[in-house]
Amino acid sequence: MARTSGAELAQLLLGGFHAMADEVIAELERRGHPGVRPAHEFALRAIDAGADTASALGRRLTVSKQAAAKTIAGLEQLGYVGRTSDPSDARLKRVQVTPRGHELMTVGARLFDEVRDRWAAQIGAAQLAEIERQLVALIGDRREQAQGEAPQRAT
Amino acid sequence: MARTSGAELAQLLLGGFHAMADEVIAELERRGHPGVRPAHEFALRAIDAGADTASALGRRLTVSKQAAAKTIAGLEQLGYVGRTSDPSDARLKRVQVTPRGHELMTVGARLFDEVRDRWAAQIGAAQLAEIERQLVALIGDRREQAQGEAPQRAT
DNA sequence: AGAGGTCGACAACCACGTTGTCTACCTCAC
DNA sequence: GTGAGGTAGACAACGTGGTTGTCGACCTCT
Repeated sequence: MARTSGAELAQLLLGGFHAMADEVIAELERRGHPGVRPAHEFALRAIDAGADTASALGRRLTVSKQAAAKTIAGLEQLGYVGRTSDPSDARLKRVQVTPRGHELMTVGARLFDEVRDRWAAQIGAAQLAEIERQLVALIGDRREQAQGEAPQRAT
Repeated sequence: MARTSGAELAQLLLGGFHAMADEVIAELERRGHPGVRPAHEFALRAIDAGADTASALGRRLTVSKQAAAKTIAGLEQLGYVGRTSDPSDARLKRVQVTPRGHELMTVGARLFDEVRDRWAAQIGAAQLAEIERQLVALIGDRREQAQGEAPQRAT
């Protein structure tokens, strides 16, 4: 069984993501955060980490600024972020995470960590940490590499 | 460094999938298979492995039969599968992978394997195999578990 | 013969992404 | 100063991969 082909590996990675995300979203719904999507979670973290404009968020998440703007619109509608114009640069709309947004981040992080902890219990904390280390080595650079590129192909 | 939180792990898994899929799709396009999407690849494999009706494919991929039917329609339009009525059960439309479909599977598998091989070279074959083993342990059962459930919630 | 389950189709909808285009605005070189 | 070029955000149209709900046709089993 030299199985686990490349295609299977891809499916495992995607399946792993879904396994975590589906559970967290379902639990968030139960805990007073209906309508939240994985993309919201990640975007909120990126915003809080400093990507506080649509363009910056797009670069951070390696998606177009339009996609980022849509996500922000969704977050705003759910009450997780607010937007105000930047006084020193009228082009910018700065995004701030609301208290409810911070609460979502806290709960969401804990739920993700819970799944991770269960996984650690299942295969061993060292093994899981090792997987993370290798994944970072494999694709951590992908993010930084994308950082310098233009997210928008044509203009 | 309590780094790599649960949320980060989720992002790593998703990022890993994208890293593989994006590259394979781009290369497939170059090699005479434009319009192919990751979902097509995986569906084609499942069909070839025996999930030769829309409902069966839906169960296999843990999506609704409607979603599976759409994917099959896409594959048919691209010339990768054909459909014929089952003579012994008039409800069924059996799906067959065409020669071109098999060619796509071959090329696609090789491309996925190439990415996997590069990864193996980068972090070590043993490490990668270990990651796969652990991922299977973690979520391999998820697939089987879903196998018994009704894919359709209400009817 | 009928009840109930399964199959595929169709429609409407949603989330998340894409391009392309537009206007407003900043910045910098001249 | 002014004009060129880059950047920010809005809007529209579209693609993809899912979802529910509903339907008629068709087994299957009692």
